[in-house]
Amino acid sequence: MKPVTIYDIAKEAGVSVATVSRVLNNSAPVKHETRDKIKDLIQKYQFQPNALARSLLKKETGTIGIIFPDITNPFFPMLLAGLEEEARSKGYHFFLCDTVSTMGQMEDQYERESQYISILMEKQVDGIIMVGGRINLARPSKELTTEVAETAKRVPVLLINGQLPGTDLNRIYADERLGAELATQHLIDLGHRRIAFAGGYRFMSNSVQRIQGFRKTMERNGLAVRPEWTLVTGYSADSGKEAFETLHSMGELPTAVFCANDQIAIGMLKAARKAGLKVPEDLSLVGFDDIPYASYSIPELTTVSLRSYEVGRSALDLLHRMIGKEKVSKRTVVKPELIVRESTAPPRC
Amino acid sequence: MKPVTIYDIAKEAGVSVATVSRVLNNSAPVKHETRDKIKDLIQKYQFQPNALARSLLKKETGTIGIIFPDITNPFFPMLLAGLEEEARSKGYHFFLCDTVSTMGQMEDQYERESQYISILMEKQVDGIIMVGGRINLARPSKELTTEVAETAKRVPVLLINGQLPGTDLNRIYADERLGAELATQHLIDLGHRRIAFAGGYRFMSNSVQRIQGFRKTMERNGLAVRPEWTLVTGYSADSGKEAFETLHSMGELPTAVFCANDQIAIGMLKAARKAGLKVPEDLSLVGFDDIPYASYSIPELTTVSLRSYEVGRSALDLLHRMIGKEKVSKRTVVKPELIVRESTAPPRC
DNA sequence: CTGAAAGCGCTAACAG
DNA sequence: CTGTTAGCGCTTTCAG
Repeated sequence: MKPVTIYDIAKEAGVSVATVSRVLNNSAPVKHETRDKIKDLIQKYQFQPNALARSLLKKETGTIGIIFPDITNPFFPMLLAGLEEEARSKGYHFFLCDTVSTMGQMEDQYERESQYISILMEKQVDGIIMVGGRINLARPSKELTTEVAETAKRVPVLLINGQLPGTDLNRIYADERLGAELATQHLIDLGHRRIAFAGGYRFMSNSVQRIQGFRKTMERNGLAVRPEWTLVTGYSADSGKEAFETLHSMGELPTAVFCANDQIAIGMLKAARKAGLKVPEDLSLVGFDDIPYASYSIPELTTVSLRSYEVGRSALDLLHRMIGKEKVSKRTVVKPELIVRESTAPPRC
Repeated sequence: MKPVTIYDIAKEAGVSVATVSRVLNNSAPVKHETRDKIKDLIQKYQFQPNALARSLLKKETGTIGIIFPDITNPFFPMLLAGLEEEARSKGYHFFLCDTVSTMGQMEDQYERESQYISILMEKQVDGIIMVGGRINLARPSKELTTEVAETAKRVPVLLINGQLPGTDLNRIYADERLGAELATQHLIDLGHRRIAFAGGYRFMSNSVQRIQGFRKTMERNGLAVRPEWTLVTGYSADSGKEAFETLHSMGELPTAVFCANDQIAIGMLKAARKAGLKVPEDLSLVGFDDIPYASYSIPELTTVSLRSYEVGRSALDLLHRMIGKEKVSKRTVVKPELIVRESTAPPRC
């Protein structure tokens, strides 16, 4: 019952382990006859070479680690799918490291990122990809930053859609500010002038960028950004509902809301509906991220795609080249895309 | 720049590698003084032991492989979250093996499952979890079955929500037939008599079970199952739309439809809306799986939860015990739960 | 409490 | 074309 090794094969074939290794890896010519015999034995015993031994020697595992917050957040599956697709074609495999747990405090999350970084190093991954978590903090602590910078000296590290100020880590990201501009301009072009912003967190840099893009576009068009219409309430559907209620309770409603992500837009859509408003006739809504549900909802959500699938593919390609010690540009930026669907229309009045 | 090893630490501490190993693993008493010195050195060099070397020796990696179809399918994130949660508490890490690619043919998928099985074996995982794919086939080929049965002799294998006829592989699964019965009975209890079934595939065993549960419940209530109202069209939102159109084109509509999953229900909801029907007033819809979108939609979907999160947690616990050579029951079944929301109501007439 | 030494399974020179 | 051999970095007896 003991697993068969290269030695067992070698002995039974009457050759040395070197020869078996050679046929395994096709690393040197082997006489046809012996090669066939060895292949038969491999088949017979269903021999699988031990990748640990191999990697120990070769100092490469064909494995990369992905550290990210939460598989349950609909933003990630597309990104992962892109990574997977490209990883497959290049022969890499993944350690998935999900840092958010059911009862997650934020601190736990960063703590867990640290643990995973360390575990991935022990497991000798060829590279590490990080997305979300500390790299989305507007002002990450020194320790959080240093830790990543230090690991990046030992193994290629790539940040997706985030950054660590004061470091020159490789990164690939969607231009969130541009995305916000696109969304806001779309609303303005439709004729909206009273536009609110909803969602996000002030302590997250991507939220900040979305707000900035919104603000900048409003100002460029000579429109006022009302502070009471800038509702930084979080990223969940519930927070979208909340935001709507706040808006609603203030008497005068905007004619359009730019939501910091699709879940918020969905929450807002439901709340607006409940309050007797029609979307888009009474209220235009644009989301952000283009999660799959955006096209399932009624009406379908106008939103901004960060093109996560492509970002995923490019990210893996970049990391692969970093692993191969190629020179790659430190920053790769991906242009987001406005997806106009049914939740936006000209204002009524 | 070469990574520091246990030898480097040992030399600088003036002790043998054995001692360093002992403090690393707390595997034997070490004099306080030397222990401290070693710990300092570890800190100083940020030494990380090489898990490959360790695993090579110990014959365990703390790693388990998950083979599943498609991260992009909203059914899986919850399952994975449950697996993750439990894995974390037990110190396991995951190899994620996604078998569906963008342009996937079914055959490619099974082929890829085979590849992954083999790779996971080489990487010396402590156990393998399979979900979806070949284990959902109503009639899997002999080769597909044998391959899994053979690997199960070498490493613990657990099947989630699936099976391989003719084997006694360990499995954990939700009782899909019961789930279908719950859904159908709910509709009947509401007063519906003209009920259709939509979605699924005849070649997938879980579809078949859902259909059977539906059929059985209809018959038990003395209701007719009309063949032309049993639309086995697939699992996508588009197929739900299609199914509705077929139904609609036939003149007489059912008052309720049991959809084989939530995406179908969503597609049908959209199509019904477009045709001027109100859900649930004109048409009641019940979905299956309780994916996150189910509670985002308007109206919120009545559906059946397979409790994937809990299934995930239990699955990992089971596998853990299998790895520890404990006796576990071959089959664990989880009771699904009917989630009544807004998409079902008594029929109008 | 500590060190020496024997591997875990495989690859890669280096000789032949 | 093939065999010998020296490790990869770590754990674990077995002696002290």
